Amino acid sequence: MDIILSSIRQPVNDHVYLKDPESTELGRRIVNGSIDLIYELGFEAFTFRKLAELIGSTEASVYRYFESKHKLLLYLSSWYWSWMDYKVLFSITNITEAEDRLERALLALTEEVKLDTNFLHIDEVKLYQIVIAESSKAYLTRSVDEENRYGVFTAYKNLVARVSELVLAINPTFKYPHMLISTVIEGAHLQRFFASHLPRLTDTLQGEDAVCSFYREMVFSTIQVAQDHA
Amino acid sequence: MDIILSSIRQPVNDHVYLKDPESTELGRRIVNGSIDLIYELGFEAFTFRKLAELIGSTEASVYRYFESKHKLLLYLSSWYWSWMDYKVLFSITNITEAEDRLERALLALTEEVKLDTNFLHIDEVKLYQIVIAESSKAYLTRSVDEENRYGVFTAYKNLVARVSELVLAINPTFKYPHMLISTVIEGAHLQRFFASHLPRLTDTLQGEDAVCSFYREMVFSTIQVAQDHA
DNA sequence: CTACTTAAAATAGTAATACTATCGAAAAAC
DNA sequence: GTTTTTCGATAGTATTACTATTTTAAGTAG
Repeated sequence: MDIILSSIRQPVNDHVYLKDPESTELGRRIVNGSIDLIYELGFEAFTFRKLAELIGSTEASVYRYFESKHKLLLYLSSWYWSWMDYKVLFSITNITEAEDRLERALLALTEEVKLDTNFLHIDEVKLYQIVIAESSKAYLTRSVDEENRYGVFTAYKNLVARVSELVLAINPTFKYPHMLISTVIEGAHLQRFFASHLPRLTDTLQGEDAVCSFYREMVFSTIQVAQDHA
Repeated sequence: MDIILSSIRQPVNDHVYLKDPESTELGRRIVNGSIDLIYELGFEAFTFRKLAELIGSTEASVYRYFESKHKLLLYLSSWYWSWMDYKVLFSITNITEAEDRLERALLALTEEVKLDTNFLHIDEVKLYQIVIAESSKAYLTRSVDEENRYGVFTAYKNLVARVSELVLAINPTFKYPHMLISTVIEGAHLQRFFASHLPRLTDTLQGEDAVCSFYREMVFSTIQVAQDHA
């Protein structure tokens, strides 16, 4: 999977950085260091000064790659959505049956990221936790509209579009495919957060991953008005 | 509705304020002013200094009511969840049929707040928009666990518990009632945000409120495995 | 009417944050 | 081997999120 991912140029929209961090050693240290540090401190307490100290560089050097810590968060989110899109794509490759395709895609979307598939230079497990707790802050801002115009959220939209297509392949008359899938994606993240911090807002069950089971049941029963799904 | 709401003391957990803003004229101006200003500027650009200027007071005076702007956001969120809980309670009062009860509760949860039911001193329409764009920032922090221990999120949990009961009244064996309802609540807010700013992540339809319709269909098909719902 | 209490305005100050600007050295590219 | 790019070093600024202290005004109790 790393081979394909790295062979695709520009997984992240170039409006989010001043200089491509993948292009230099320092750039990669900035991205990796920021993942470690945001994971550790949370986005609010994370600063470029602390990051610079961690990676043995200077604040000014970090600013040469990212205009602001908000743009860095956009970068990380965007990277994550691209990665997830490939993960979904891979999970359905060579699978022909429509329901099977959707089921696999949903699993890819909702399962907990625990193992480092890390052939790449990014720690996906930490990035997953960051996305759960911080990624909504990337778009819940006054600058969404402008950033959206620059295509910053394209990766996310592509992912939603891809899985929506799988829904429509099963039920072409279903009216809310994007709503359904964005509900699943954001919901699955949120339920993980609730399970860790506000458990009364969710349900945890022994012996199964309740998040995966719930969203699978939810999607299939919602789209199949009068059909059955095993 | 105002009579009942105001007759219930402490709709908001007292850990979020230093001094109850409902107890004084200045306190009420702080709350109302903050709603106007956060609505206008967004939570990031909102400061106590600007608020003080708006309401003709001083920064130090605002700090006598709220320890931080984060606590003020917790206050506003908590107020909103209590208000929503009463809205749901009212919508199902005297309704006996289980499916009808759930349907009405879901409508209360997902419908757009457009009219000021404002007998009260709070502008619910603006508060609704604030909750959509900012309320997740109230719990997506490093201090959630501690704040949760102080009962800051009780109003939200009560709301989820109340509607979950309505789900269980229809299908007592349904395994994920809290997950379902918190998915609906957060999802409905998010879809409103997407409709305004990232429309490719949602679906809008003419002549119907797609958010309400979608979540109604979703909930009923998910909980009724082999039943029908008109 | 006065003493006491509470509330809020006025003013000042601080540490940290989120940047911006400039300059020189070293490394890389041509 | 020179030009360009890259980065480190240093310095500085406006703003933010608070804290502290003192003064003034308003209620309230006896």
